Amino acid sequence: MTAQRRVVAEVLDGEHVHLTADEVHARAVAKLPEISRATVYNTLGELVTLGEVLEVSTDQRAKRYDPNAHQPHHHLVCAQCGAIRDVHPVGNPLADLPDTERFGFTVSDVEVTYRGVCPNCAAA
Amino acid sequence: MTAQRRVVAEVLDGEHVHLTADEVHARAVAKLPEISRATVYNTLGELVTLGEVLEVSTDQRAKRYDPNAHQPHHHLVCAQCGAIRDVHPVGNPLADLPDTERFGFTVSDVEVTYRGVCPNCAAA
DNA sequence: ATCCTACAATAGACAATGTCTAAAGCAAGT
DNA sequence: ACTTGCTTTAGACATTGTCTATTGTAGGAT
Repeated sequence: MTAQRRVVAEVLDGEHVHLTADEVHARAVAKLPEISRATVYNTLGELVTLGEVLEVSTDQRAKRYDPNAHQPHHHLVCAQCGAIRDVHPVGNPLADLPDTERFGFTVSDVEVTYRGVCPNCAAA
Repeated sequence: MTAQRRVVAEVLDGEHVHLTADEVHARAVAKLPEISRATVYNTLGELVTLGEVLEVSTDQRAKRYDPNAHQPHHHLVCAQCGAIRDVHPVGNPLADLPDTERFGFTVSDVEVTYRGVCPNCAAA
């Protein structure tokens, strides 16, 4: 655990939003000006491997990082502004995939992304 | 409808797999050597706007294009090799998102991505 | 038939995001 | 203090996607 990694962890833990790697870097630089981009990418990768943070890819170009890794949840994305909310649908979509639709895969995970328009964008 | 657009449409229609833009370009060049990358991107964008083709973003870097736009379906992705299969789960996940979990969004669409390991990768 | 206009295609520059490498820094053990 | 090995750094590089200026082309007007 180095100063750099602590800063990255703090950034993610501090704001429970879904930041891009670049946004994480920008906030990390504010706390530790000499931190490099490569370190932020490396640390994010390690956190993902450790299961402390989730990678979320909506259809934007950049991946986003979700610090809420310990509670299963899905995402609701605004098609216009790209805002992301965590949501908790009922039911278990894994159970909705019949064996005949698994094609021999060992299915371990499911990711559900709802798309719509957020209240802000609807008002505008 | 120009020769270039026809070629792009043929490439997508010919193989019912999920190609990246670059793969589409490579196959289009094989049929029409002077086609440019920009034209492929433009045409893919138009096809998406027209609703003839779907954009699929798994967690890879590149978006993939799915010619099977007219039958609702979801995707099963191999975490190791990135292979994608179309699947048809039972049930309607849109109905599984209670009003209290919609946060004022107008939810119009849902995308389900199952992740696992395909038989090929499991054998290796 | 020729010209004009509008749209399409092209090549290549540019931008955004992510990955890799070589060098320097730093910490722990000897 | 020296060595060893891991971490960080800066920046080059790679990939994917977008934009722009130019050229090509098709169809109607003269």
